[in-house]
Amino acid sequence: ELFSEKGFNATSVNMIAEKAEVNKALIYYHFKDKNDIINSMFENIIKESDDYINKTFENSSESGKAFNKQEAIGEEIKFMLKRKNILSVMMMEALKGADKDNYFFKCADSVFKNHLKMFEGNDLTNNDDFSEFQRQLVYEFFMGFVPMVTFAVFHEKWCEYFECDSEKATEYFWDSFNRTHLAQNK
Amino acid sequence: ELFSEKGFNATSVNMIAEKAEVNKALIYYHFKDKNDIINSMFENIIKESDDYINKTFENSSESGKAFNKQEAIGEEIKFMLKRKNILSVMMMEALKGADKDNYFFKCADSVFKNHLKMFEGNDLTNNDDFSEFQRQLVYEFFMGFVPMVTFAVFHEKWCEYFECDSEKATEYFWDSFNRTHLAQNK
DNA sequence: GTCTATAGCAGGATAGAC
DNA sequence: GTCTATCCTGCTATAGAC
Repeated sequence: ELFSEKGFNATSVNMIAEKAEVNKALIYYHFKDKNDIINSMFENIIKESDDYINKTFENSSESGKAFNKQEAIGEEIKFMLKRKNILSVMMMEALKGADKDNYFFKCADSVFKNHLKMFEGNDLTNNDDFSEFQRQLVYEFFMGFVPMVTFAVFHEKWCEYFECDSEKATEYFWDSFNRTHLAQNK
Repeated sequence: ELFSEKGFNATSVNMIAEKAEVNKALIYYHFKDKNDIINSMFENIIKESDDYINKTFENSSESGKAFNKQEAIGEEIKFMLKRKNILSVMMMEALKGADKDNYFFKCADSVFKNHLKMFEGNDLTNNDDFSEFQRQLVYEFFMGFVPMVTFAVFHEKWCEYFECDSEKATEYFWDSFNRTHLAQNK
């Protein structure tokens, strides 16, 4: 919460200790340094994201029903909205130059490689045509992953600024996302 | 450069003075405080962006030729790539909770209201159907402005991480953007 | 306008008792 | 595991000479 509210560098370990109602020294007992706190959170969401995708796959192949793209997109929006805080921190850090570990890209990588499988029914990582694969990557990242994440992280602030009802905005976004993606995958 | 490299809070006035090869006190002579530095930059890009849009309009109405959407999109990508540093700072600050002035939204507001005019030939701000207007806003922001800005700010890092040629990535992005937008506006 | 010097404070991190 | 107390560095910002 604090990192997403103020940014990583503007959040002091004192603030964290205060909010967590523990002593500052205790934080240094559990974490190596301030960076270790944020990195743990990143590792955590990567794992959650992987689990989520695997679960979605299993359910879909078990049920025998045809995979419902639109429903899956709705679920994904919910998933991201629930994790908006950590996602916004992830994005802030990725925007900086020194982000060695690049969790934002790492996360995108696992998510949209699975999208290609889910939505196309084939795995483009095995595609012979390398430039066609990269074209798909660009599309999936900037037209899929990025809008999804930005919607989650800006949702609240956006509705406030543009005076839009929260539920309605989500519906409009879901609708836009479906239309552009169905158009692409025709 | 420093703000986009390290983030606003991790950049000290000392660093700025050093990089600018002036004395720190001189910075406080020209700017009220550290915040004043970044706000000046934001005001500046808003102005540049307004000027750019007005210029594009004039040229298009003077030449008499039909407005070329695809060309305009290509120009806009270039415009943003040139300003990637300040745009990334703008995005970082907008992600924080306390961004009172919301330059990111302000900038988007002027840009995509003009998009609606350029690409649709009508001004939806006068639309009677308010929910249809908001649907368009959501679309223009999350599927237009956001991908465009994120492409500009992540372009370099993205190409490095996903091992993609810089020129090719730009071409793919331009292509994706056109396809989704033409699909939407059919 | 441009500099030197410094105040004043808050931050990250650790030592060591319990 | 959890705390108190403290070190030390580096930050924002200003005073005041030139």
